[in-house]
Amino acid sequence: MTFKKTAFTKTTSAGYLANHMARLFGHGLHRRIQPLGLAPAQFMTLLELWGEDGLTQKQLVERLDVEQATMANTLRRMERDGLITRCPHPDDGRAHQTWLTPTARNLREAATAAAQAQNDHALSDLSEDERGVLLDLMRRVVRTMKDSEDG
Amino acid sequence: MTFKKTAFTKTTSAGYLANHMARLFGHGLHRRIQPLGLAPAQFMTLLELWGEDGLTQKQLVERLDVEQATMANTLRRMERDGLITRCPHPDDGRAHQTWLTPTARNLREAATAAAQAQNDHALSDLSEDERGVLLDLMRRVVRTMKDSEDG
DNA sequence: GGCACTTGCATAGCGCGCTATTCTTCTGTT
DNA sequence: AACAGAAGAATAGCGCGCTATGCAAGTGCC
Repeated sequence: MTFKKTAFTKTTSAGYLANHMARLFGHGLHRRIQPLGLAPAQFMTLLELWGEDGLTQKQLVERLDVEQATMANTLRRMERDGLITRCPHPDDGRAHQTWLTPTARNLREAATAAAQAQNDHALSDLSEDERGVLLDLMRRVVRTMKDSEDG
Repeated sequence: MTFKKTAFTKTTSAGYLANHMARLFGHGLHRRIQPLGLAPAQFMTLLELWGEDGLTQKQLVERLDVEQATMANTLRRMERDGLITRCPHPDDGRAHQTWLTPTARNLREAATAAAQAQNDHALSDLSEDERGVLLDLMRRVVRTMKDSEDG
């Protein structure tokens, strides 16, 4: 006796839902931080630099888990927009240190508040417990995929 | 007496995790379907057309919840790659119907198997119950954000 | 019938992810 | 000291999101 395979449908596909959810998150965040002159990837990068200024591109790449070329382009836009300045690394002639401008430093509160508002809104239909569960499950899914990246 | 606000950190931000998870999903899917000559957005579009052929661009836009311009570009690439053909709609001179080529029709099994494999892998650390919970929570988050889009 | 409005689609331009390539600057081995 | 390989970064080129426009074909109202 054989079983009919469940059809592959977008509403039961974790990948499809993840993509859809991330697009909606991104769109909402974009709407909220655009008035501050920020784009989503710039905000993510600032999040690291607010925590520790003067990082190299390599360090940012590792912390945000994006490709080097992606970060290079994001940093170029951020430099263009007056959010960062870059200067040669004192110990390594190949590397550059990334420093926040006063403008970028001053955006911290408003930008994190905007991001928090977006998260709160998105999760507003979930109980406190459910939010914890969702974060935990997402972290585990991320870890699973990351662990298998090149192994 | 005041409470110290919990700092905004990427590991506790649903939006950040959603973005990271979606990127990993997308990358994994891309790797698996690239040998078939497909890109992720093309696969999503095919998923609809495999279910019902001859849809208009407008219908695809509604079903996949992307902007019209995004779909227009995706369809252009799919036509270029020989996955679809388009012909004028019989009842509406503005619209076009989107028809699968035999090539695209034949890709259904292999492509859905690849997507299923990616999902299974990503969720391999989760119990059956947990997978259900994750899907349910993601659907509710999606719904919350979608409901507030222009209200 | 004619004119305003709407609607389906295409295009331009941008952000941001990716791979692949190239350049420069270390670093380690001999 | 020299040279091979590794490592940091920039660039080209593409997929795929988005907004903003523009155009042609339907629709409705007078």
